[in-house]
Amino acid sequence: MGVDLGALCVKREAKLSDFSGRVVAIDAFNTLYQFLSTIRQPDGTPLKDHLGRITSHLAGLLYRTVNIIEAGVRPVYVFDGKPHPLKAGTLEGRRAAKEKALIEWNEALEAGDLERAKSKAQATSRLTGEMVGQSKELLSALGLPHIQAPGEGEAQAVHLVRRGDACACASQDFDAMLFGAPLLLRNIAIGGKRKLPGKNAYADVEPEVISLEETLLSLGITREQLVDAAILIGTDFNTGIRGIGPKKALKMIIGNGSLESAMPAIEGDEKYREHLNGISDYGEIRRIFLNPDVTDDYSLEWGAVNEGRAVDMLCGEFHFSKERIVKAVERFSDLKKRSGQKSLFEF
DNA sequence: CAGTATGA
DNA sequence: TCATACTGG
Repeated sequence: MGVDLGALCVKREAKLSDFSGRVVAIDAFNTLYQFLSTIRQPDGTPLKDHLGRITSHLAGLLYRTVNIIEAGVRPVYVFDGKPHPLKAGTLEGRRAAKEKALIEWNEALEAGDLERAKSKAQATSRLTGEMVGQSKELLSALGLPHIQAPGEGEAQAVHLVRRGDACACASQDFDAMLFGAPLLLRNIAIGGKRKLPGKNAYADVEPEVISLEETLLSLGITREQLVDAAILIGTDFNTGIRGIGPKKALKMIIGNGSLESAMPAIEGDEKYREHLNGISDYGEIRRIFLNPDVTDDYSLEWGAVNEGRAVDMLCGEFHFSKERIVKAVERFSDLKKRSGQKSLFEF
């Protein structure tokens, strides 16, 4: 998902509790996809209820959110709206990749290769409208706000930060930086360990904060130039130019000042000339990132936890273990008692 | 992913 | 007590 700007960013290790008392705008789709991808059995099967409905997203959302709350952070989940027409190619590409992964998942299962099966299964993850609705319902039961973005969720999350309603965005995608997020939180999981794509090796993955200002300063460019570089590399809205990665893109933008000034050099290069259609819409893509479709029509209200509603939904409707869910939901209530407040989130 | 059981 | 393995739905 998104552009990989990892190599260009100034990162700093962080703890979730560094953001204690602050509002963090979380990219809901990105988070839910993460859960759908990782919360699976060794053979790749996701968690399902008695009716065969996938529940991985709900399990992940509940436990992740409890941990965020326990760190004193006030989460607001921001959901994607309508995708921009230029994203159609990316979405079609993902759909095709999922179809292929589904076949390969079954092949791996037949071959008895569990590791490959799980990895292929993860690539089949689909977030449905029903799952989105269920996730919103769970958040409401937990007394947490969620916001519906008109377009890209990340753009709306950044908008919250720019209006002073949140202090940072949380997402695994780097797109938030292109939208202008001053601070981007990545890896806000509790575990800190993640399986490496290689094999049985585990690497520590600590939460990290990326500062847009420090990144731009270290690169010696403006955000507009970062967006231009991203367009060359390729974004969700364009394929970019084959053969140009972060390093060459940056060099071209720094050397020429802007994408249009770099065009003669690109058009004059045989290698790149045939891929010009990959950046043909660059004016519109700039607009998507620099002047995104966002709304001020939202409210951020943290209410009390409705234990009964959360338990009814997860245990009654989806057959989660009552013991586990009650314990998790009570962690919200315990926090309230300790802080002596009616609601943890009252100002 | 996160909780829980296990066992050194 | 802590790292590792397994389970959850």
